[in-house]
Amino acid sequence: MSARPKLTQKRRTQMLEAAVEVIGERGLCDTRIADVAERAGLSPALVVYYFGSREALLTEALAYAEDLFYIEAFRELTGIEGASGRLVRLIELACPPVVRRETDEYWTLWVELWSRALRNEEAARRREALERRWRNTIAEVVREGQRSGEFGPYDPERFATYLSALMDGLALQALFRDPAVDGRLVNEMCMDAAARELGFDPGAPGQRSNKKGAGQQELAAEG
Amino acid sequence: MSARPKLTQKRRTQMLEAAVEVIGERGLCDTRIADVAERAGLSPALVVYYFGSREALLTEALAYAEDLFYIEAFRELTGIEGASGRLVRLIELACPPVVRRETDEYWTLWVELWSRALRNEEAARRREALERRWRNTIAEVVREGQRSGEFGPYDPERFATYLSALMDGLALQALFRDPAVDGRLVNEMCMDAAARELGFDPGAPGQRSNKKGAGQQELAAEG
DNA sequence: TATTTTTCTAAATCGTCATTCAATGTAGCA
DNA sequence: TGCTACATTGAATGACGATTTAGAAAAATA
Repeated sequence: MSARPKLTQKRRTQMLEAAVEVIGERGLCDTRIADVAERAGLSPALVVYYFGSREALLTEALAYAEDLFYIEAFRELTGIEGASGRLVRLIELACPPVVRRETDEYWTLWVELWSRALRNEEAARRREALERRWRNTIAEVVREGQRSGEFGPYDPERFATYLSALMDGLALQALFRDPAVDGRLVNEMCMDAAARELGFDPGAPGQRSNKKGAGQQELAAEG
Repeated sequence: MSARPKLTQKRRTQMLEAAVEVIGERGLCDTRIADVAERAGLSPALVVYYFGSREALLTEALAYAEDLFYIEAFRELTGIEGASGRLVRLIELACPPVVRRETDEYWTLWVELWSRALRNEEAARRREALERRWRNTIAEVVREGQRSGEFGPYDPERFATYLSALMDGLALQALFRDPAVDGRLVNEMCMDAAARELGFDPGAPGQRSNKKGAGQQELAAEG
């Protein structure tokens, strides 16, 4: 009752990691059990032995990747002092100004999750849970910033919905390597939106606030 | 040389329409030739006869749906007088305040297109063309509104990128029937963002002149 | 060490499609 | 009317891939 659970765990992780890689490369529907097995250096039959079916494997792999991202993000954020800095970092994690392979991989998986959630009940549940968790994280940072006076008044839930959707839409464009939309622009737009709505100065992390009624100063930006 | 082309066209349209329906219901990867044939009331072999392969059929079906949406939207918009009204309508078309089956179907297809564009060169090209066309439409409305003095100064391209991404992200949430995000909220958020950035008064909905330095009056909205 | 349980795999199964084939019907036309 | 080309289909054909199966290996247990 000591070595077994560990082995089981090891195998599962091994396969889930392989699955996440393959899904990222080939997409959910073109991911075959044989691909995952090969990537993990094991036999296809063993994959079924551990996960029961292809569907279950895919579902678990998506969940695994979600947690990987969220846990890492959460850990990072709690290590940062000050709500402004935390918000800035949060935006950077989802929309980094320069291309990050890891971030692209996550976004690729979210797209797969979205398309699956349209028809798969289980995927829909997971997608919603992920979304809720993420929005809560944003809202919590906002509340904290409001308590500390860094941010102006604004409904935290509404802000979370707004920012989260904006990041989804913009990150998607960047993911496609749209010539008109690169990481820098995406990051900047998210920062601007957050700064404008919450009335804070994104400048260097930990800067002071902008309290009330910061309308739109810089209208025409970008070249 | 008169009846034949017409029949060919009729058959193709018949099949493309069937394909669009099936793709919306089952998703791209679960759409079988037999499904499309059945929906169209024809034999599977005939589908191949007209499209050559399943892949080609799916690609063309996606393109067909894109055009359907875009042409209809464009037609609608050109019939509207004034940039503000046109922009309001544009937002309504993509993010209607109440659920519209047709709109949901389009968004469902876009999600499929996104996930396909991640790996399929042809889909990637089409996705980008669609996106560019859509952003141009937005930018054009903005330019027009600026010429007429309805809108304040703001880089039209940048605004188009921003609004388009915001609509993508928000419409996606609404598509998932997220309990915290319904059509009304999505529509309102898009309108607010547009009104705020361009400094115009959307009129009909929540009367709020957002001109200059109007911070946030109604903090907690949503119901 | 012998026995039992768990892990692992190679080699069948078994279905499910896309695609192809062979044949039949049909419309335009000489 | 008979001819030709296109339209249409039912019935193969063939792959491909998820599970299953039958046992071998390895580990735990006694």
